[in-house]
Amino acid sequence: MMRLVSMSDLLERLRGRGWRMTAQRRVVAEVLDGEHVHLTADEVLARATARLPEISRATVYNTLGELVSLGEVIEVATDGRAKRYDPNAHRPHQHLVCSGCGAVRDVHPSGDPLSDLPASERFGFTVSGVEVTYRGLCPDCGRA
Amino acid sequence: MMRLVSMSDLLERLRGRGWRMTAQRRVVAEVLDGEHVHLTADEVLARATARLPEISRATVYNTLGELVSLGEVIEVATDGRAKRYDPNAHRPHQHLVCSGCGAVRDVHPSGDPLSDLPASERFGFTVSGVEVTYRGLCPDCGRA
DNA sequence: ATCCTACGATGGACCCAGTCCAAGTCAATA
DNA sequence: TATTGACTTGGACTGGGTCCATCGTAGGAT
Repeated sequence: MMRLVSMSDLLERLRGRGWRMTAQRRVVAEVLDGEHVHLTADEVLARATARLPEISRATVYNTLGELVSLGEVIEVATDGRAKRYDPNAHRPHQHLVCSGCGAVRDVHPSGDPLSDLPASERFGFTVSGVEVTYRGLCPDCGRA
Repeated sequence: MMRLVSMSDLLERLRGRGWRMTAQRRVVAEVLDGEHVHLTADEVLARATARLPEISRATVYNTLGELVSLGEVIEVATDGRAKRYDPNAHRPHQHLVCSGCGAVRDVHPSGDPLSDLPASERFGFTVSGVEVTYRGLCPDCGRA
């Protein structure tokens, strides 16, 4: 399957937003873009270190945080475990998390949960978004 | 408003399940039942300490964990912050979390997200549940 | 009423994910 | 190519939570 949003596009967008392009940031962005799974910060660090041995943990966290707040990457909390980072931020989707090993898959449910929350159930909050997280056991963890 | 599920019911159920009833467990259960907000483990510890000064942090965590696995209390992960504990486990509901202060409200959206996930989107997982978490700013945090 | 014992409580060490900071480095402009 | 402020570094630190060896006690047995 062809990727609709390529790496070069991402770097392009970041440069356009005034990002100073450093070797570290490029490597982190490339690692995220190159993997189709949802990596933890430590896994990103490990893969980044393979390409750029002197990169630091703090920089990986900084860069991931920036990518998240720029809306280029989505943070997936997996309850007790380390957060995972999802580079597929441009197509709306939800997540299916394995309770056994923490693996994450993107899923595309029908329906719009935001419209399922009437004003009377918003209690004066300014509701800005909704996350739907399905829980279960992946095929590997399922065969106990 | 009258509580439909009272404290004595809870203690009753626990005893019925073979729980050894200790002063510590009683205090933790009472604290959860007495509050209508969603407390963190530390808040539970603080309130429990007020009634039983020598109670330990480990016991609070143990007891909360037991209540969760007995299905009497629901754990609400609030992304980076401490987990919160929701004693309202007997009526299905979802959560609205303030991105500013972490406060949690119970909400009751219409619709059933589980049925919105077709088999083709389950990837061989045994899907056991779904959480819907609305994000936004509460009235207090909203007025910047 | 008392004894027994397995289940529960204790608290302090420990762990992990993540953040902070002061000092050093370097990308992008002029 | 000189300048400078944004970026990186690594090591200390924090918060939330877990572990564990030891001590205490609820509740059945007698």
